[in-house]
Amino acid sequence: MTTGFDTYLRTGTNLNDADIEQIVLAAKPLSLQRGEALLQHGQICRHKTFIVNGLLRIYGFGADGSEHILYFAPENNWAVEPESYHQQSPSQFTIAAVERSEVLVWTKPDFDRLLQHIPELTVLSEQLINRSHINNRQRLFSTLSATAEEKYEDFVRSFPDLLPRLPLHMIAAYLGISLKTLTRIRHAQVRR
Amino acid sequence: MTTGFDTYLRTGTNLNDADIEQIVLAAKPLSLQRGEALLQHGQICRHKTFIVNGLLRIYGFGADGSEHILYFAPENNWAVEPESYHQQSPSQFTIAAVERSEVLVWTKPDFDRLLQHIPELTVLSEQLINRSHINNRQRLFSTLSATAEEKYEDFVRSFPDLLPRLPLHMIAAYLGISLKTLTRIRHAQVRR
DNA sequence: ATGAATTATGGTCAAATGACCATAATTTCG
DNA sequence: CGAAATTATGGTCATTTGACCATAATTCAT
Repeated sequence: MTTGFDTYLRTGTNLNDADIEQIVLAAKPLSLQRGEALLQHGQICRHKTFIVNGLLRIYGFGADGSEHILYFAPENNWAVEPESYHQQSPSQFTIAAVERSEVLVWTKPDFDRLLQHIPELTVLSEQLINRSHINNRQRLFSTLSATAEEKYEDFVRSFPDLLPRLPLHMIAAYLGISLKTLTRIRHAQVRR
Repeated sequence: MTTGFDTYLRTGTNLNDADIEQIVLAAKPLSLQRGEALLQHGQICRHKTFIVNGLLRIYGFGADGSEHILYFAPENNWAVEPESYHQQSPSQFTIAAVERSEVLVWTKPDFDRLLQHIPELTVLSEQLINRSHINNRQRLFSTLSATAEEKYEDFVRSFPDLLPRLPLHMIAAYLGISLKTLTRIRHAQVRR
């Protein structure tokens, strides 16, 4: 059941079995239907989430109502809205399932308690935020500097596994280009 | 001399005077001419930097050689290239002075030593990375969702103090638009 | 103060992109 | 399986944006 999470912790951290058991016990498993939201924009992000299987996305709405995707979180990843979670303030972004997904959630109080009892979990948390920070910088730079075509090629290179799981309009919303442009790029590439 | 840094620490943290003295003693002051680089792209980021006064920028080069700016660091801010600093790997980005600047630098070993001795400094570091993370997400979302004009207006609203200190081509390089587009936007706004 | 460098603006044209619409293909789920 | 929804593609046209160039204004450093 939570097997994926167990092995994630066992292989990716220095947590011992007792710690892992504690962490797992504090989690609540949850199933999400395709399209179902875990966090609605405007709500407060009260949980930390681990995706056991499936695929979530974090997205927000532009001034004109259009969707723009900050992040795809597939299995064996975490999903939170950091600002909302950290400050317990209304979230600007929505977290929802792209595919039917199985996740584990911890309430913030529960997770904070775990962090106090298990120093190694703090180490993991910091690793995660560091990685996320570095990834965001890379992404920001790519968004600033690359052409639409380069962005798409980067995406394909970086997330070959996600490609067949995502509708093109979501990839476009992630890259910051229109669906039309994305279709054009793919068309041009086929002809080469 | 390092007064700006002292008051930054005293008013922004819970560090006590002894700690502050230790931190200041480990720092090396440095002057940078306009345009002078603190870290060249390709080099390893070996220092943590605090800007006492002046203004730095962190930028990288696109595939075509064009410059794109990730971040402006004015006085009372920190500047590092996180990935390069953390892993001591070659930096993709350059840190250079926009204005003549006075900075304080700590070598990584020295700063790590301070972190071990002064828990409160770790608290500060985590705050900084959290803030930076949240800012980057916001920026990314704005870059994805906003029009060129909205981006410029956001910038003006967010950094009114930086506006008169930056040449327009740098603001354009920060916003991810061409200088021409930025000029057009400003022209249109004047006429309203 | 002054010459050199940088910066800001504008014109013109081509290219890239998006909005809107229609349609076909595919997928989803009861 | 079959109907409904979603997804992918393409056409057309208007708009935005960028590249390239010239010029004026401003700022910089000695």
